[in-house]
Amino acid sequence: MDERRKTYLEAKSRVLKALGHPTRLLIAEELGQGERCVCEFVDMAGVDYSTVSRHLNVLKQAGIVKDEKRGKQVFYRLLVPCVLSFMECIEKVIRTGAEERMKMLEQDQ
Amino acid sequence: MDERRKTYLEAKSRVLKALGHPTRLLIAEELGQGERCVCEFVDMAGVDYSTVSRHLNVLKQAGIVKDEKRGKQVFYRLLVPCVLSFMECIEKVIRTGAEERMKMLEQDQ
DNA sequence: ATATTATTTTGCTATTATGCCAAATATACT
DNA sequence: AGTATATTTGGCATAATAGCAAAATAATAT
Repeated sequence: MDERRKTYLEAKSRVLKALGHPTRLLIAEELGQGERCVCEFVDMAGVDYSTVSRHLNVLKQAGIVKDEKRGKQVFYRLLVPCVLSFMECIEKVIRTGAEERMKMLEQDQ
Repeated sequence: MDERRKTYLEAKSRVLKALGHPTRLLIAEELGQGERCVCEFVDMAGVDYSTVSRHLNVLKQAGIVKDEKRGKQVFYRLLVPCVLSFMECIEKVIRTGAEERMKMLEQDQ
């Protein structure tokens, strides 16, 4: 495998990995509705401010969100909303997986 | 946040997380071309058989791939090919991120 | 039966990720 | 200046991940 592809795979997987955490996915989904401040995620996710702040930084480093300070608060918004379009396919993965497990059970009888 | 959403976020993020590793993303992309045996990924990714096997298991547990033993070999294929459709958006994330960094540099001058 | 090939599993180690608490920072308010 | 509020950062403990090497399994070939 050439070096260029390797680098590119790393970049792409970094984006997917950033979304690969329940709290961060929740954040991304909420931002699909419009910008939010940090405190809103703290309430919603039920984790510490410090934890939310770190998750937001992961999303920011991955290039998925952007932050803007206004007054005392920091507002985040989705920089690339198309990431939410993954959900339909992911739901299919989950459904298909459930069906496969069902088939397995039937075979085992 | 209600329990149902939480469970669902966990399931969805598990799928994204499974794709969030360079080797596993490589595997998924290759499988987009058709089924492959384990040995092919070992060559391509340049990692140990045991390592590839584990990565394949992660993808399998996530419901993304399916394995089938034929003779001495095990062949894997994409169970839900739509995951490859994520790439276009991910490329946009990467491009947008690069542009943002560019803007930052210009501002700093 | 033994040997060979392909793959998975186990054991181990090093690295990374997650989450909390406490401390630091930044902004607005008095 | 001092206080209150919102957020980030540092420190630390614990858990999860990734990789290799060696052992275990499975199928085929001799």
